[in-house]
Amino acid sequence: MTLDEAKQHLIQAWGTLGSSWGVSRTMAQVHALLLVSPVSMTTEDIMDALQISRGNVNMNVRDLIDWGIVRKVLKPGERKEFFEAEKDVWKIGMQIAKERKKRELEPILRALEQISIIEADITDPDVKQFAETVENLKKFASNTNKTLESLIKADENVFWGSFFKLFK
Amino acid sequence: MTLDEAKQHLIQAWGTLGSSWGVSRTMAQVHALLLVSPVSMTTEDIMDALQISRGNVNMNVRDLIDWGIVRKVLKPGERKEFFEAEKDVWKIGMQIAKERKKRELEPILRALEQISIIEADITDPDVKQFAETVENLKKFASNTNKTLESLIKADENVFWGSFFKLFK
DNA sequence: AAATATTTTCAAAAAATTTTGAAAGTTCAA
DNA sequence: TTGAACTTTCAAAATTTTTTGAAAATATTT
Repeated sequence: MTLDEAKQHLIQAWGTLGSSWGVSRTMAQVHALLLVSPVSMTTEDIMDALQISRGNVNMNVRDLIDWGIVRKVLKPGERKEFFEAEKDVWKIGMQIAKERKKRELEPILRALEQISIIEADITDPDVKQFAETVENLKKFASNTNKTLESLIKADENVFWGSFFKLFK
Repeated sequence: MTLDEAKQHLIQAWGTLGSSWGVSRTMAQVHALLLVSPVSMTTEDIMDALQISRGNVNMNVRDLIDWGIVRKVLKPGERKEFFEAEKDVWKIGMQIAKERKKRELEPILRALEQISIIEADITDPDVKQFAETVENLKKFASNTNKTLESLIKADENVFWGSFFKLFK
């Protein structure tokens, strides 16, 4: 397997797997491409490498920048914009955890907070059971949220190092 | 807010949020409906409640059963099949973690294992950097996998209890 | 075995998402 | 200010995913 073949392999695999995590195939591929590229790339480089349109590259790169795992790089003397991916895998993982927390977990918490039934019905066993279910969902979401928060805040090396030691 | 309104609220919210986790809107709604139903429901009950077709209910309920968070219940004297959701939120969380590990993390590990470049090129700095990236991805995926495995295996109450105490 | 009830399948339709590419917008050097 | 280089936008097209509903399969009763 040559270097290019190996890269192609990884890009394809990332694309396929990306879709099972709620990320679009192309966005995952653009990310993988930048991740394995030793140099930063222009929009045209990405268009050529993945055979996709300019608009598509622009949109997906912007999303990746929003996720905080790709950066815009300006080279002195160059008009074009270059892009490069964060190469530290731990940082990528942290960043994704952070964004998923914000985009997925927090909306759930907000939705759960909004559900409140009038107190008068509290004797109805069905109401009681429903209230309990909502309460348990809240607790679970809130715990998960807190745990992620701690993970993100904690110093990566120290924290993850000791965290994983527990389970090896 | 009446009980039914509150339930409707939760079902809708679950559906919306479900799509941001890679779960289809309808599957999330069927799950929420069964989760807040104090009694088990038939295919027709679900069709009526969510205004969706028979085939759709059948398919989504089967998926939920595959995920291990909904059960088929047979009532003596009844020809129809009834369905009920696992009500223990912690168990649901564990089950989802287990399935996501199997469906998402393990394929990534397998894909990464398959990437291997010939040793001869090892002096090329580009090859070296690529190999390192793949290696780091492997380590990260493998650590995450091990952690989830421990979480799933560990006795829920004991483990989660002490786990979350650390971060409250 | 036939009639009836229920579940499952799956091709076609509908809906949602992604992609394209050309036009509009922006930036910057001359 | 103009024009060239480059980026962004967005309506239409392509693709993918989801849903429908009727037919086929299966199970149960008479």
